[in-house]
Amino acid sequence: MRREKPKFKQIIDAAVVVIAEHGYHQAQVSKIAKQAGVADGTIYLYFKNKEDILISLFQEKMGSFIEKIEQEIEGISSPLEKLYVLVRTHFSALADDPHMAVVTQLELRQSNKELRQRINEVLKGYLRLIDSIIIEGMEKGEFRNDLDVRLTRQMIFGTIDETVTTWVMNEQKYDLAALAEPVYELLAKGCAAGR
Amino acid sequence: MRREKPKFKQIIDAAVVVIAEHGYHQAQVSKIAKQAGVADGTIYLYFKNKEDILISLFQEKMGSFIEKIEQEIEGISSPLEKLYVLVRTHFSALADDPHMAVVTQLELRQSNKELRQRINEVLKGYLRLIDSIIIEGMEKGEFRNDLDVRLTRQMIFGTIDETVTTWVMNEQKYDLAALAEPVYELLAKGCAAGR
Amino acid sequence: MRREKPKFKQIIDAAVVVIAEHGYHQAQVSKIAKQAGVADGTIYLYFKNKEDILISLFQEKMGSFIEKIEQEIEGISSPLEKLYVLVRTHFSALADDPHMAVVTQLELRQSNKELRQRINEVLKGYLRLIDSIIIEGMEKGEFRNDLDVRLTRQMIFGTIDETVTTWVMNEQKYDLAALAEPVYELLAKGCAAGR
Amino acid sequence: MRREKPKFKQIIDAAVVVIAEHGYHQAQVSKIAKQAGVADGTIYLYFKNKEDILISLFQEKMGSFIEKIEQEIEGISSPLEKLYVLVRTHFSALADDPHMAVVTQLELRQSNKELRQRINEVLKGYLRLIDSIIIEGMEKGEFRNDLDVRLTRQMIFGTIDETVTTWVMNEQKYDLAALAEPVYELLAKGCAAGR
DNA sequence: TATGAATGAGGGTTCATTCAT
DNA sequence: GATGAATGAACCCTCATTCAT
Repeated sequence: MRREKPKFKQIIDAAVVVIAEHGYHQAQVSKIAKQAGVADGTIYLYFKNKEDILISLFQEKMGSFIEKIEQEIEGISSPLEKLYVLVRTHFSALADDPHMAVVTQLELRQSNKELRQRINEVLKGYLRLIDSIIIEGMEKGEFRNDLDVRLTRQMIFGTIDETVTTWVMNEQKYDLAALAEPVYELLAKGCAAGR
Repeated sequence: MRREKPKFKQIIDAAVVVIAEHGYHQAQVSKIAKQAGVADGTIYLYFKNKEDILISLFQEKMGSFIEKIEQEIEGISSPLEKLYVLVRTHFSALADDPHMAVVTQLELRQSNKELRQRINEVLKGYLRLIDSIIIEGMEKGEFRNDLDVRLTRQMIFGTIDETVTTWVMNEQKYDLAALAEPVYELLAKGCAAGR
Repeated sequence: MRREKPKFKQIIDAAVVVIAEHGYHQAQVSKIAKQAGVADGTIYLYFKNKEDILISLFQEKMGSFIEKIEQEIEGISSPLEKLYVLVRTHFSALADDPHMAVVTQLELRQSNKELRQRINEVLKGYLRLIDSIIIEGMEKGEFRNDLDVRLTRQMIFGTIDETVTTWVMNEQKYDLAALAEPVYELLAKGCAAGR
Repeated sequence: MRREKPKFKQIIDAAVVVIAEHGYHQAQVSKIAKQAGVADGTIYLYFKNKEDILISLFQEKMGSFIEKIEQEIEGISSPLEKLYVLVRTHFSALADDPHMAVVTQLELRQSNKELRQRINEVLKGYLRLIDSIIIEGMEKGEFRNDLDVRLTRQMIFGTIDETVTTWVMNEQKYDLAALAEPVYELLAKGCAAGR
């Protein structure tokens, strides 16, 4: 399994740093190789081409991102609390990895349509996770039972994403993690069943 | 004022068509010139450089977009109704201009960080409009008075934007305008003062 | 018609010089551009890609080569004399253009199979010319009437080509034109009707 | 002597197969190694570099090719018959080894000038053999005594080579061996002393 | 001997921009 | 104002060769 090879991760981590520091369009393969401490050609022993680096980067990072959130949520029985933990974990994960935040919120969105569609495939896993919370919430009676799952998910994800993007564009000047609570409150108001 | 010259608009409209049909990275200056029916060099009599075309495009189109929404809202006294009209107008404007929808939701986001920051300058006008509705809503008691304006605006804009993007990525297969009502309901739940 | 543009010929002539002096594999586009006195990009206004330069080179040069031979032959009624003039013209044309001789006999043969097949298309015109002489020779009774046209053409072309190649590989040290007569004699013996 | 090591031949045979199937420019060292069932690095225990593989290939194969022809000719007293047997053996050897025919007639000619000059060194043995037949033919009175040895050899070799190349380029669709007789007749007409 | 992961030099092509007409 | 031919900088990827094991 190639993903266990240290160089695979080494190159991906280098790509995150280079993209965050120089921007997507200035992230030449040679720059990534240099940052990773390998020769240009070595990149191509682990990745099909440049695009493959970026797709793998997203899969790898987003994969562990989703895993982390799933682990945090696991064991929680209240869907509303799950929603809160999801927002909190999402925010704190990106607050803890400023490079990655820049890459996902700004730089990777400059990629071409094809790459972004591949990225969306990965994102779907996250969106399904949100969906499952919404559905469970309605079943357990914590969420209003007339919610449109897709629209609700778009509200939740859209709000989280916009909040992070604004934070990144403001150069991460304020404490993103601290926004988890109020953002959750706002979303919960939209979802929760009236008492 | 250059913006009144017919060729200025002619080139911008050509850019929208070319970007929508060929994608951002395939929208070469020569292709835009051809579509506009002018010589390559002529572009540079009206725009400083390629980026300037795109910034102008966004300013021009976003400007009239905001104007249209302001007009629709004007005269409405209820902030909640203003919010509804804003969502409805936003959705129907993009549903009526599929080219523009593709350009703003997908293609223009591939531009580099600098261009996107310029675009955000333009967007700020829209965000201020949303802010004013929120503030007015709290003042008039229609919205909860403990709302964080920035977060609430991020929820509103994030939800709208995510909804439109999902619709565009699904190739505009369903009726976006019909989503105005349920999306408004969702947002209103998050904002509105309890009974 | 692009072939009338001076730069088209200018670039082709530059390609001949560069290939002759540096060899096929060292004939970079930038080197050809420099020799032609144009920018690298200008090449691509006149040629689709590098291969197109080489194909055009061969078409252009081989075309006028065949034309020249056809003109020399025209008006001659004796097929045997036509054969002689063909050999003589072939030899003297290459003897007069040492760069071209190197290019056609050595360098262009290093091109890939696809390019060589395109070149062969052009060569067919020449082979057809030889065929027509053979057929006319048999009809007029100057050539033996039991000749296999294809084999005879292969003998004539193979002998001429091998003679020129040997001369080029010996660095054009001796007088190629002087070989026209004896080579003709040899070929004529193989073709001519005995009496 | 390295040539007796089994891997030496193994690699050369692999090279013939790979070049014949994939073409000269697609015959990477790693592909040859794989076909030979050895590691890339192992190649360099038996050959100085890639070019050395090809030179050795030609030496090895051409060597046994010439040997075979010499054996066939040995014991024949008539130079004309020797010429016939040479043509016949040349044709049938290549007809029996289609891979080798493609490699020698098409693929190896794409190699660079230096390699081709090394190949010509090897070829000289064959050309000397032809020369010896011509000289013997003149001495014994079977050939015209005014032949220029070099030109006659160029005719013989050029005709044979052109015939084989045409056959290969026509995808070996017809029976090459059957052409030995008529090609010999044609050459003999050019060489033989009049009755 | 044998391996195969790692190396790194080298080049065809695109396209935003200029400027002589 | 308008043209469009010319410019030239910039980059991804391949593959022959090496060398630590």
